[in-house]
Amino acid sequence: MDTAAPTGARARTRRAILDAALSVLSKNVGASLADIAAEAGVGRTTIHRHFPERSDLLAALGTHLLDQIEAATQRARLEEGPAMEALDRVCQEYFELGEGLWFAFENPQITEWTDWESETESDRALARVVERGHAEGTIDPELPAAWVVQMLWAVLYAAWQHTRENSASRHTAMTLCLRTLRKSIAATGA
Amino acid sequence: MDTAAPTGARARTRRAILDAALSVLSKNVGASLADIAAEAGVGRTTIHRHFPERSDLLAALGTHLLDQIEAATQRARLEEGPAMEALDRVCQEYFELGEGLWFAFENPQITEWTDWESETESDRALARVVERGHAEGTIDPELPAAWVVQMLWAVLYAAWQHTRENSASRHTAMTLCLRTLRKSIAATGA
DNA sequence: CCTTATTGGAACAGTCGTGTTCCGAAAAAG
DNA sequence: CTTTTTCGGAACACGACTGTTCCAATAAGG
Repeated sequence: MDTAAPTGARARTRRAILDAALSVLSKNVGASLADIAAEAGVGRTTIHRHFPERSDLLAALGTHLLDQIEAATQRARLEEGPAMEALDRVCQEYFELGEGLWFAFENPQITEWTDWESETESDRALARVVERGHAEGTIDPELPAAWVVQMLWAVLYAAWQHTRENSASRHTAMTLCLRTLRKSIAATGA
Repeated sequence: MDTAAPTGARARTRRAILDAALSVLSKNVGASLADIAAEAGVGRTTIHRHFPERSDLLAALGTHLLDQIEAATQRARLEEGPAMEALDRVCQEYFELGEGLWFAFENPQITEWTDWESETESDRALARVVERGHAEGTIDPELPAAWVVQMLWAVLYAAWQHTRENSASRHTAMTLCLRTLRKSIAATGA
């Protein structure tokens, strides 16, 4: 029983393997199972015990990450308050996800590993907020919702890179991120 | 003689291999040489004749792409005219590079394949333009040059993705890209 | 404390990609 | 047209990774 009886021990090593997989695959998508096992401090055999095939591990990792993204989206309570503030909140929640978010971002193929649809519920929720912003008159009406969502991801990515390449603090990067996103999508003061 | 006597034929297949490598590796970084050979309409043996080892092919591809980026940067004549317009020009030049640009963008390891420094001449030229914009008072002084450069890449990336996922025309995407970049980095009308 | 679940390691077969060699065919160059 | 260059395909050895099996050691749980 894999999911039926998650005894403490079993669940713990499962997490250790998933964490190690994320860490190792982030640096090198083609890394071997032996690498992941080493990082997890676990025998290679144990990995196969939890995930019969490599693809099973990838699928589990994908589902894990996408679940985290969905959870972060929910925490942002997108349907509450002004659209602009909702986008601020979701940016911060996403940013807190850290490494996992960028692994998902840089490997869109992840949706092929899992049984997820290519357009997630999060995507739709974001689009709805932007449309609310259009209705409020706070978001530039000349920018399509899909484009604004794309920008949100792009700016978040820039912020993440900024922390890595310019050793900027998370807080500094987030401040720049929010300031820039706001300016770029705000309705022109007409 | 590899580079000494580039007879027409040899140079042509070399290009075909590099083009195929870009196309195939863009979809799957771990693709095999056989895949690349097939895409190029060439025998696998021929690839090894031009590039003894896989790493040689990657290095050649990396150099090829980075050369194209440098050339595009020069065409933009960054040192001429107002900073904002210079950034507009460079955005358009980069965007025209298409697939190759994103391969380089998504595989920063590319600099490890080649003998390039991690910070290219293009990077420095872009930073100088931004600082000129700061001096002119046209670029938001609260945004560090490194951040503005990061934004430029991020917005370009968003535009590229926009054409692929939302089947937007290159022109539409470019318009959104330039409009958004301008707004995001412009000095606040103080 | 005793039973059961979980693990680590060794060993093995099978697959896939790489790099090399060799030879005949085809294309280019003169 | 003849010579030289370039190419394609087959065959091979080699190494790396995968997935499996088996057994002994260890940790967890009752």
